[in-house]
Formats: sequence, structure tokens, C-alpha cells
Amino acid sequence: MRTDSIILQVVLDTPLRRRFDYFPPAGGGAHAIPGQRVLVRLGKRRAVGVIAAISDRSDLPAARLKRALEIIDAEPLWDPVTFALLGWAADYYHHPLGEVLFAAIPVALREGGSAQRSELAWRLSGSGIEALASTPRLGIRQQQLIELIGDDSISNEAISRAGLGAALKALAARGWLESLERPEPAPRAGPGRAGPVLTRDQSAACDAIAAAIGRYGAWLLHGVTGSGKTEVYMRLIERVLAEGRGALVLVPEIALTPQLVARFQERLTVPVVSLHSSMADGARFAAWRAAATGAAPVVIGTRSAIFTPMPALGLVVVDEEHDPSYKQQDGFRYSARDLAVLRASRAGVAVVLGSATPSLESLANAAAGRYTKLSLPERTGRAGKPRVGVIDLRLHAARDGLSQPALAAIERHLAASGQVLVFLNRRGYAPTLFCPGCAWIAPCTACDARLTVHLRHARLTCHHCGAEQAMPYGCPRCGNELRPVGEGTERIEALLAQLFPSAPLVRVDRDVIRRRGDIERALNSVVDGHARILLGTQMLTKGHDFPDVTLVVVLAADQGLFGADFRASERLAQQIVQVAGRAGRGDRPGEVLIQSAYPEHPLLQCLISEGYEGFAIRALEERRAAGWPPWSHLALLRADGPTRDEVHGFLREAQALAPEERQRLRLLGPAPASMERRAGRYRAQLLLESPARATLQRFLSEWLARVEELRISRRLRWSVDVDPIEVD
DNA sequence: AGCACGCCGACT
DNA sequence: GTCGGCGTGCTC
Repeated sequence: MRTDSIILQVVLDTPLRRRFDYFPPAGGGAHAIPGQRVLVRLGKRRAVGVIAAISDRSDLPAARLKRALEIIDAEPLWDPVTFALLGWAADYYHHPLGEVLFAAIPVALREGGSAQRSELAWRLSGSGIEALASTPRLGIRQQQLIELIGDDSISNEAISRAGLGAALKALAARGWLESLERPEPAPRAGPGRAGPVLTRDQSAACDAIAAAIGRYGAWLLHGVTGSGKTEVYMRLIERVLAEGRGALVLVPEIALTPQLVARFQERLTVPVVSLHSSMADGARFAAWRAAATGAAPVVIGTRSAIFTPMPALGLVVVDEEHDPSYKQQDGFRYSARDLAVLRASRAGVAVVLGSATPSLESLANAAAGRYTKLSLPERTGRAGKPRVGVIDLRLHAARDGLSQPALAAIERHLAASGQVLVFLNRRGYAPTLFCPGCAWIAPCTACDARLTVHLRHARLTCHHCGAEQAMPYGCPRCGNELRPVGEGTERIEALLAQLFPSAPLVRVDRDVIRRRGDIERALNSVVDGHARILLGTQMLTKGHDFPDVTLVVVLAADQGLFGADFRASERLAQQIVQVAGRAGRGDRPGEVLIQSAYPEHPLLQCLISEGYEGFAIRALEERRAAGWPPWSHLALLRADGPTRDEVHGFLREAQALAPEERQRLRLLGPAPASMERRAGRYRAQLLLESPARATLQRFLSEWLARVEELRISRRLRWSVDVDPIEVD
């Protein structure tokens, strides 16, 4: 159908890849703009949609089109660059635009609520003023509330924060107080405290970026731990703020945001807001709104913050750019790091990717001239580089996971009143429960995995599906006594507590850090010097500074040496360097000991003798030889279902839909996932590989449209992962 | 995703 | 005789 009228192409919060055409609401077509929400009828129900595009035609006859009920927003929800970025991301990651857009807005907006925010406030009513004139006898709380309100109005939230909720209720019931809606309060600005003097390297980095900050440019800031990358970000942000623009800062972990926000807030004279997934809906909406209106020109957030609308973006920062959490691992599998670069380029502003251990992709981009690399090779404190040594586990038998040289070093550092950090990326007491009589091993019934022993609650748990059961008293097969084999943090904690009873120990892993604030408390006890030994999983490798830690011991590093995934060695190197960076941050030199049964392994040797950069050069060379990214581009079609046959059947049918003649594109599989059965479902995948991104993209667009049409595709779960970070 | 329609088993 | 199981199909 071709018409003179306006057709709204609307996407909805569903996994449908299609758009739905509607006529504008009566009289409302003239001011329809893509990015606005509309209320529509879909079948029998009402649904909130977003106008994706406006057209003058539809493939359907006019009789089948409905009229939209209402255009909800006066303005599009996003600035044009962010809206275009969302559309691009939906295409590139082959995810339905509706889900992409709705995931990017606060819950209240998904449900059709107003984008304007207001707050409820209370003031004295006419009868209240009258009644008070005759000085009635009031309770102390009510008296306080009256004083608090005065001749002003006070927000509901402020009243309950003052603990006067009950008094409010009483006075409102008498009709002495009346409520009013008023515009949302502006976020508060900080004091703008002065920063430290920059080191020469910091100044050089700032100057280089600042000179080109008004146009697109990607900067890879490779700064060793403690070299003051954050200070560089801060100076650049001050710089863009002075020009009336704002900055978007991405960080990998929720745990890092309160610290960082506080630090930024101290320094900057403008409001800073944070955005992350564990915020309550209301707080998140307030922060999103402050960013979108420009009330808060600095936004610090995790992955999803990359989609925050900002009216005058002047700089994008991605801190710890190598961190895998920038890649969403389910549903809409986007990389916030990669989108940050794209957003900056679309907005015509600089992007800074910072890390002590840059990803191989970013190093390759720098080598190819797409990014400009800047280095901060020195720590800001007086401490030099830590000494790194490997303990050969074949020469020094480990007792419950800790070798004699490691124990001796711990003792030495404790005696010299240093703090010790022990890193073991495995929680629980032991990863296996083993029967010495018949070699039975406690299995998970739903996964191809062993159950982990958790001694504290005497339970066995599966770390892959969450299944839990009580510890059996004896071997279910032969009745023998069972033995936990291998070590997790719980076991190492017990051992250290026994060997060093006078050294207070703090353990940090998901089993002990459960609620918000837990990690803050644990880490504070290290920073204030109360705890002497800090033991934990990768939670420890991120961000926090421990100035008095002088020894870092890395246990069970070998897991990563022989990992199945092509990125396993990169991850291990990053983890080792990151955790080693926690040592000797103050003015004391640090020592790092890595326990390994393979001390001559080239990865370890290279890392120790040449550092991360030497490792990276070698690892990139290996990737090139094997044809892995960044020398090729990958996508995965993953599927899982209740039976192996169904899953493989689907993947084979999908494979058959691909044209036989394929230029520069390989399709490998179907292959079972490395853990074939997980949470009771069979998992398998097809791997697509091409030297050219565009070839892969063209293929995916055509192919997935056909895969979607397969009848069998509706009977199981499947998803596409473009640029996967794990392929096993 | 919702929601309806539709055709076969155990229950007020 | 109906309630409800979830397979199939559609939504502008």
C-alpha cells in the first residue's frame, strides 16, 4: 500500500524481529519522531512501542492497519547518536530491535510511564495554618515535622528519611498537610577539590588526548596498576566539562562504582551519577533521567550504561577495557567496549580505553594504527615493580594446596608486618568428592560436572546449575569413607587459620560476599590494616588498592594454562598481572609467587621475563598462526534443548540452509559445547569464521532470517553470539 | 512474548 | 459432560 498518509513503524518489547505499521493517532502524525514511545493495540492487548521509523507506505493494505492510540513522549527518548547506536547494535548482534530498545530504558518507561519525573512533597494546608495559629498541643514528632516543613514544602522522601513518616500520616489525616507534585530535584554537585600533581607520563598522556579531544580518536591507555589512569580520566573530564560537554565512563564491576563515583564527585563541580544493574528501579530512573536531560553531565556505569542518552557527550572512557564483563553473555550479546568506540566515533569525540592488561584486540588495533597507544609505565608511589617468582610444585609438594616456599614467604611477610594476598580462583572447600575405595566421584545429575564440596554447611553444590544436596555419609556405591580432593578458598582459609592463628584473615568470594556492602566491609578491614591475610577469588583482581599488601601468592594458576578456549591464556595472563598489581602499592616493594606444576610453560616464562607486553606480542602471533581473532571474525549459533538429537537436528538443518558455495567463510560443527549437559539441557553450537567482518555480517543477515523460519527452531532455545569471547 | 484457537485426557 | 494440557499460529 502506498498512501499520502504517515505510517509509523513500531517495535515492541518482544523477541519479534519485525516492525508493526500503525497510522498515527488522530491528529498526532505531524509531530511523530523516531525514538518516541507510542501506545498501540496489538491483537487484544495494549502495548507500549517505540517508533523505529516513519514511512509513507506499508506492505499491508490500509484496512489491516490500526491507528496508534497515543504518542506518549513529546520528545524522542534518546539523542540521535544514541538512538542510531541502538539500531546499529541490534543489526550487528542480530538481536530484535524492540528488545534492544526496551532493555535500554528504565522499567517505568517500558511500562509506558511518563519520562518526566516528579516527586511527592507536603506543605501546610489552609486548615493546617489555621489550626496551628491556635497553638494546639502536638506530639514531639509532629512538632518536628511542622518545623521541618515551615512555610516551604518538603519531599515525601526527605520526611521518611528524617523518621517522621508516622507524624506525616497523622497530620495528613487531620487535613493539616496537603500533598503536591513537584519537579524532580536536581542531582547534587561536588565540592571540586583540587587533584594531585601529575607525573610526567600522566601529563604527556593528558596533553596528547586533550589536544585532539574535540574530534573522534581512540586512545589505548596502557597504564600499569597504580600508574594513575583514573587521574588522567579525571583531567580529561574536567577539560570537556569546561567546554560545556559531558563524559561517559564505563567500569566493569558494580563493586567499583561507589568508590569511583565518590572520587569523581569529590573532584568535580558538576553532578555525577552512576548506573548499574543492581540499582533499584527508581534510583536508576532518576540517574538515567539526570543523564538524559544533561542535569548530570558525568555518568559512571557498567556495561548497559553505554546506551544512556547524553545530550552533549564530549568524551567516552572505558576503564579496564580488557574485562570480559563488557560482553553481555546472554540475550542481546553486545560488547559495551566495542560499542563505546563506535559511539565516540558517531558522536565525533575521543574515546579512552584504559587497562593495565589491554585486550589483544585493542593491542592489535593500536598496532594497526586504528587506536593511538599511550603508556604509563611507572607507578605513582615509590614502590618499584614487584619481584615475580614461580614455585615448582613438582619440587615442593603442596600441603592442602600451599607449598612450603609459599608458606615460608607468607610467614616472612607477616613477620615484617606486611599484608599477604592469596589468590585462588575457585570457591568452596574442594572441587571434588572422591571415594578412595571405588574411585566414585560425586556428580551433578543435571550437568556434566562434578559437585563442589562446601564444608561450612556440609553440602555439595554444582557451580554450573546451582543444584545442592547434603553431603553423603559414605560412598553411595561401596560405602567407603569419602575424601574431598583439591582445594578451594574455603579449604585454604581453614589451613591458613590453623597455620597462622594470630593473623586475622579475610576471605572474599561469592560464598561470603552475599549482600551489598559486604565487599566494602571486607576490603576496608584490609585497608585499615586489621586483617593480615586476604584470601579470595577473582573478586580480588578488580580495582581495589591494598597499599600494605607486600606478598601475592597465586594458587592453581595451571587451570588457565591448558584451557580449551583460545582466550584462556590471555585471561590467565591478565588475572596474574592484575592480582600481582595489588602488591606493593605504597612505598614497599612487592613480591609475587606463582605456584605451578609447569613452571617452564612458555606463557609463564614469557610473562615473567618480558611482562604483559611481551606475552601479548607472542600471544597475538599465536592467534595469527591459528587464524583466531583478531585475525578473523567469529560468530556462534548456540542451541540447547532437552535432548541431544533435537539440538543437533536443529543445527544440522540450520547448516543445510547455508549456501554450498561460500566465499571466505567457514561453518564448523555442529559440535557439543565443552560442557555438553548443563542444568538438564543438551548444548551444542555451530561456529562461523571469516577473515572479513562484512562477509560474516552479510551471511548472518540472510541465513538467520531463514533459520528463524525453521519449524524446529521454535521447539528449542537458540541464540546468536557475534564476536563471542568464549567459543567452547 | 502474549494470547487465542484447537484437539485429546481425567475430573467437579 | 467440562477443565486444561501445550502444539501451532498470529499480532500492523
